[in-house]
Amino acid sequence: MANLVKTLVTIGQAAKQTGLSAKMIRYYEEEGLLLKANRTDAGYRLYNSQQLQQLGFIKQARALGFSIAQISSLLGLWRDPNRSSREVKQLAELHLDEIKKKVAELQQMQSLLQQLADSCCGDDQPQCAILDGLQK
Amino acid sequence: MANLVKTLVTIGQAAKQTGLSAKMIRYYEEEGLLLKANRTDAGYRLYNSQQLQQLGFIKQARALGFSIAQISSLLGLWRDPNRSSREVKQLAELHLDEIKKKVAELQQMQSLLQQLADSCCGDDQPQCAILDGLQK
DNA sequence: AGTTGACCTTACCCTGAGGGCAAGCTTTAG
DNA sequence: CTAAAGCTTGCCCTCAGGGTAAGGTCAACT
Repeated sequence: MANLVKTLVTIGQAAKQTGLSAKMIRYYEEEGLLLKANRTDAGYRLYNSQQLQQLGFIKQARALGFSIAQISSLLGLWRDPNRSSREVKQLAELHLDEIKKKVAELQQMQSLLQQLADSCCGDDQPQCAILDGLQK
Repeated sequence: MANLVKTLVTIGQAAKQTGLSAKMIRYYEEEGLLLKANRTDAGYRLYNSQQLQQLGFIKQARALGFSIAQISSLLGLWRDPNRSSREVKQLAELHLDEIKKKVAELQQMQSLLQQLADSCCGDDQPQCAILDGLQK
């Protein structure tokens, strides 16, 4: 019966341990990603190691660019023992497609802008290929 | 003295001709990119060909990802006969760096996510490499 | 002349993922 | 006992517009 006392930490500790901000953690709770945290008598939120693990999951998913809504779905699957990895992979590939699309858009911008910048001599004269290019 | 009568169009016509929305045009005016448009007695905005050209400039610049603030600077230089193309090029290259940075970030995400997706078999089983990867 | 429909006006709330700040309560350290 | 640090909620801000509402205007048709 030893070790049944779970280590509980306040939101500031949780923030430090996960690398999130306290504001983010409250936001994720408000958005329904996390169950409502338990509170002390004074109203302070308390987190156990399982909740810290979930926060870590959220952080990783955000780092991969998943939106809050997508992470909500991912967490649902994570918690569901009857999930199929097919569902998870579908979500991931949808997001992957979005990322690829954004990359393509940005690269298109980059290419056009680079062309303009390359054709601008960048000297003291007012004549400027960039402005001319934007004018067309 | 012929052809001194300028063709004036309402905001809807201006929107159609530039490919912007009326809402965008009002927003650009409000943000100070354009001088306040002249109005009819009834209060309708009127645009001449020079203003349409400026709207076209804004549209091109937005398509290259410049922010409203950056476009404000670009328009300032565009209108300034004493500008140097050096200033324009500096603005463009600052923005180009931002774009490159975003592309790099997104490609990093893409790479990591692709790895996870590739290692997930995507079948009926609950075991999922993507969820495992997010959990670490 | 009246009416209908298209067009215009301003004003307000909404987006995503939090950041920043204020006012007030609690806990901890000295 | 007191000061500092930490916690709470609540409100406003971002950026580039989109959506909608309520109301005024214009052109065409009857």
